[in-house]
Parts: sequence; structure tokens; C-alpha cells
Amino acid sequence: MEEEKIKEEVLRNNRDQNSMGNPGLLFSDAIIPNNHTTNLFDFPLIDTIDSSFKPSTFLDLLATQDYTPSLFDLFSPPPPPPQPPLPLPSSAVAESSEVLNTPTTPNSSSVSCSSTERAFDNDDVDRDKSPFNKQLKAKKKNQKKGREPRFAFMTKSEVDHLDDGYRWRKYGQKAVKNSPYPRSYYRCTTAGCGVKKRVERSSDDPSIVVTTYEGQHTHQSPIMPRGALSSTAFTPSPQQQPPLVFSQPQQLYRNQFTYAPAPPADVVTCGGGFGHVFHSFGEERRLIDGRTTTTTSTTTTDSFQDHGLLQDMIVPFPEEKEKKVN
DNA sequence: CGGATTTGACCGGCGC
DNA sequence: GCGCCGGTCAAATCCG
Ligand SMILES: [Zn+2]
Repeated sequence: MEEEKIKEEVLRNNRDQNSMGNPGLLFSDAIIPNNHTTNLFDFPLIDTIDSSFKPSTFLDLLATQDYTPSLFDLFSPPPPPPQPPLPLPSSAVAESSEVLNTPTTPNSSSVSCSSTERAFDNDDVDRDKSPFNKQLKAKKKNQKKGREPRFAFMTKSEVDHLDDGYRWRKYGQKAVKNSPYPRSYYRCTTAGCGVKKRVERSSDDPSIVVTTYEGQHTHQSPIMPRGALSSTAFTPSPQQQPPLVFSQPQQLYRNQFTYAPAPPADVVTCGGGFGHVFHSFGEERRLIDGRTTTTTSTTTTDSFQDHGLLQDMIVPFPEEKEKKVN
């Protein structure tokens, strides 16, 4: 299966080259019409994620965050960097996800955004299982703008399935309206963990995968620290056994790094122009077929000037990776 | 044989 | 009220 994906990606790549007039421009082109601010970035993204999102919602969620900081605390554990077998020479990447790994690989770029948060809601799954009705189970969850924490990751990768260390079961796939690529819906297979995730490729940049996580895992990643699947005998992750949650309510990680691989400055970060809580975290990297992808996600809290941040976090990568040769 | 995918149908919300 | 749309379910299927 993966192979297929790879093939697909290859195809995509071709297509990309063909149809894309400006491959150099990454999402910036799509997402940020103006090289003006970061806010813009956020908006579009969210819009994409939530069809009927609208600024109000955005506000709402932000407000929520601001309103209940403790919630953050509750589920703060971001997708712990599973750190797959990454033979990266980088120094220790270590512990904090916020610590941006050193750009070991050329092909990586990332951006992120986040959204909503919601308190614990009992998911009442009392779906009626009437035999007569074909399927009348409507999940009453919040279909629209529920209040669960959501984190969107933009990853530059050719493969959809970035191994984030968790086990996912696909439960649906739908065509995305404005995109030739479908969106896949996954759910964490761990019992008691209702974390969901959807993965879709950017229509503008086939090489970018947008992964949206919903909820927080109530468990550690199933992947074992000492690798089994990794042929590499070395364990990248030092010790990833935090209690469960970060006890830091305000994890103001400044991890807003973005790599600018080829394009010098189309990087973007998300910004919350509303001046609210900022949240961030996460990063996943995967080495694929010689290609690495990195993702980072962040959210913002205070209205900040992405300017400075960007500057700070951007790691210009002059190195031109060997793109796929084909 | 068990678990993960696939895939078409269905559901609730929203816009018109 | 109807149709569109995103999201989910579940039966069938696939695969190790
Ligand atoms: Zn989970």
C-alpha cells in the first residue's frame, strides 16, 4: 500500500510540475495572498478545515482558549514526537518537541495552526441500533464547531501517512470540494482514546499534507521506544514518559519554526491576531525513502508579531535537497 | 481468523 | 423545503 502511495506521490509530483506555474511558492501562495501577516494564514487554514468556520467561530474558539486556560493544561500533551527511526545526526533532538530539530533533512517544511478547544464532553454514543433502521446513528458530537482541541499540521510530504507513533484506523474518506485529493478520516485505535485525525493534501501544493488532529490521546504512543520496526539500532527518543500531561498550563513554546527550504521566505506561521492564547506544539518527522518531512504546529496566544518570531524561528535551509529525481 | 480498509449510504447543519 | 456538504457508520472486502 505504501508503495501505491509513493507512486501516487510521484504522479502528483509530475502533475505538480506540470500544472504548477510556480512550484517555488509553497503554501504561501495559496494561503497567504499578501505577504502581509500571519493572520491571514490562519484564516484560510481554518476555513479549509471547517467549512463553516467563519471568523466568528474563530473568535469563539480563541475566546474559549483564553477563557479556559486550564483546559489546556488538561490535555496538553501534544502529539509527542514519536520520533520514528530517524537516523538523524542532529544533535539531540530531544526532549521537547519545541526544540526544533536541526534541519537534518532538506525537504522539510512545516507550518501549523490550531483551533478549538472544548471541555470534556461525554460523548454520548447512544446510537440506536435499531435493526429496522438502516443506520440511524447520528453522532451528536459536535459536528460543526465542537469544542475540542484541534491542531492542524501542515507537512510537506509526499506520503500521506506520517507515522506519528499512534495507531489509526481509517473510518472514512471523502472527496474534498476544491481539491482533487480526498480527505481521509482516522481514529485512534486505542481503546478509550477518541482522538481523530483527518488527512488531506493541499490542492495547491500536492506536496503538502494537512493533518488535523482532534482531541488528545489518553495514552502514550503505542510505538515502543526501542525500536522494533526500525532497523536503526539507536533510539532517538530519549525518554518520553511524562506523566501523561504536561503540567505546564502555559506552555508557551516558541516553537514556531518553519523551514524555508527552497523559497527563502514564504514561510509562515500562524498567528492569532486576536491576541489570545497561544498554544503550540508538536512536531513530527518522518524519514521516507530518503525524504524527510517535518511538521510543526503551533498556535498563538498573544497577538504577536510574527515578524520577530518568524525571523527567529525560521531556519533557512539553503541546502537544496535532492528532490526526487524523476 | 482477526483486524484494518474500502466504499456507499446516511445524518445533521446550513444556505438558498 | 430542498439540496449541498462535511462527517460518520457499517457491511463487505482485503490482507497478513
Ligand atoms: Zn490515542
